[in-house]
Amino acid sequence: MNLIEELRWRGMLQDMMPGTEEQLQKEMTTAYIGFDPTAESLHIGSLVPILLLVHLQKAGHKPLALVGGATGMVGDPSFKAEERKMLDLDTLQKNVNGIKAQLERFLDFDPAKPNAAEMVNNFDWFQHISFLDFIRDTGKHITVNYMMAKDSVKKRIEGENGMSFTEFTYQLIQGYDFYHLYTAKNCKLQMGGSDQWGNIVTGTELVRRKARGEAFAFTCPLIKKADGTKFGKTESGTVWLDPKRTSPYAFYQFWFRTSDEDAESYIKIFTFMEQQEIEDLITEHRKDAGQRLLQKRLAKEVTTFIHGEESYNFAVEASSVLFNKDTAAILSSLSEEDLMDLLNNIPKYEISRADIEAGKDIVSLAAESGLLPSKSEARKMVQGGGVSVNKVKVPGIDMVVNTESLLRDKYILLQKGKTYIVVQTV
RNA sequence: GGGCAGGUUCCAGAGCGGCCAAAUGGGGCGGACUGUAAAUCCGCUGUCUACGACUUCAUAGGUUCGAAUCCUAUCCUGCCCA
Repeated sequence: MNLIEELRWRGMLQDMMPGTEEQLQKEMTTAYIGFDPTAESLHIGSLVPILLLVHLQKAGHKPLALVGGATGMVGDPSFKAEERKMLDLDTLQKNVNGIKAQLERFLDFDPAKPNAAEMVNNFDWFQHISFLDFIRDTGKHITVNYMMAKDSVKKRIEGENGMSFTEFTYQLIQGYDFYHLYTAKNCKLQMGGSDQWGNIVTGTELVRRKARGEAFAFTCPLIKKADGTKFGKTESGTVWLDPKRTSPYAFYQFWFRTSDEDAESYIKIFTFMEQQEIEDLITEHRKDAGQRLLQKRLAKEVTTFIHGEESYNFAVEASSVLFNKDTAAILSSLSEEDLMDLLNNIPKYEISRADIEAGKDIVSLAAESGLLPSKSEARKMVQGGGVSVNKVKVPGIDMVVNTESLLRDKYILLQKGKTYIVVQTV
């Protein structure tokens, strides 16, 4: 099975330029994907592009990961309703570095290999290009009519908020990247999410007109959930790849909670499992969906890929305790070490022991620990029966937490729905 | 620079002098049911020293017993014209 066939059955192929498959058959091809430095860490939205690069490298081709130090200064307007906030240069630089560090873990950069991955930053070539040079040498090749015809731009032009010249320029800047990589690194293929199609095509166009070369492209569909809501968000926000921002436990939980419908497509996209194995697993899962076979495996594969096996094991263990029916009993029987290990995955809040000894009302504790954003919310949530202490539902807002609630004489496990916070006395 | 439209709670979007912490929808969160799924149903969704008080409807002033609603100035946004 060649790369394109592989991606196709996995459901990772949306649009493809004619000749792309042939090009990939013909020779070792260098291909790139751009990553936006909007934050210091990548999140799971970037997972698909990363996986595309990994698949590409596995198939013997050479992946380039581009971090958009320059494009990040402009902001991609594609399908966005409003003008983007500008990042200051320091933040941008920090983000670029953070993203670089993460990407390095997923691709093989061993220079001994002919298809070693490489990292590039478009700021490196854009910083030397003057505005005049750019509009003269590059802008000449593309008409405004062409740029405006793009779906991604049309919406903004017809929309209410308009679009700045800066953002309008974006596709040309990104297009130039492709041209540059084509001439400098013989890069003939660009990949990306389907929202990037317009920008990517501008790039191939530039390669054709400016360098008289031939460039190819394909995109993968944007991941959606079956119910139409946004992929990659949880109640606590974005799911990041950085364990400091999203703990491996939370990461594992995110995948574990996938719906049956989504799990079938996700397991193809987000894991490297073989086709046969996946199909068998899906059949098996359908027989008894309550077993959550798919979700378990999906969570295992992805968590291991991103955070490693050890973190995965922790996550599983923590989950099995936290979601057990007898959690309350288990919690009080665990040794301090085991409890520590378990609680380590959960956000912590420290409080002085004296405060607990004096007795602390549940509403204040929930608010101060950050379980709920304010006392009002805490009050409402408790009244609605949404808060538990050590897995026992809080009966009312006048409940007082004191030393009797301490596990191992030291910890309290606060819970709101499926999120937990550990209160630790010091 | 000129003309027009507009800035309301996370978003969309009502309200146009008291009945407004502000309709409705979406989103979010929680509960029930289940399989830590989906669908469905229910509740919550400004803050607090909490049957009451306080701060909010771009900003600053003003009119009024009383303003998100009226007036004035300022700022911002979009559209059209130069």
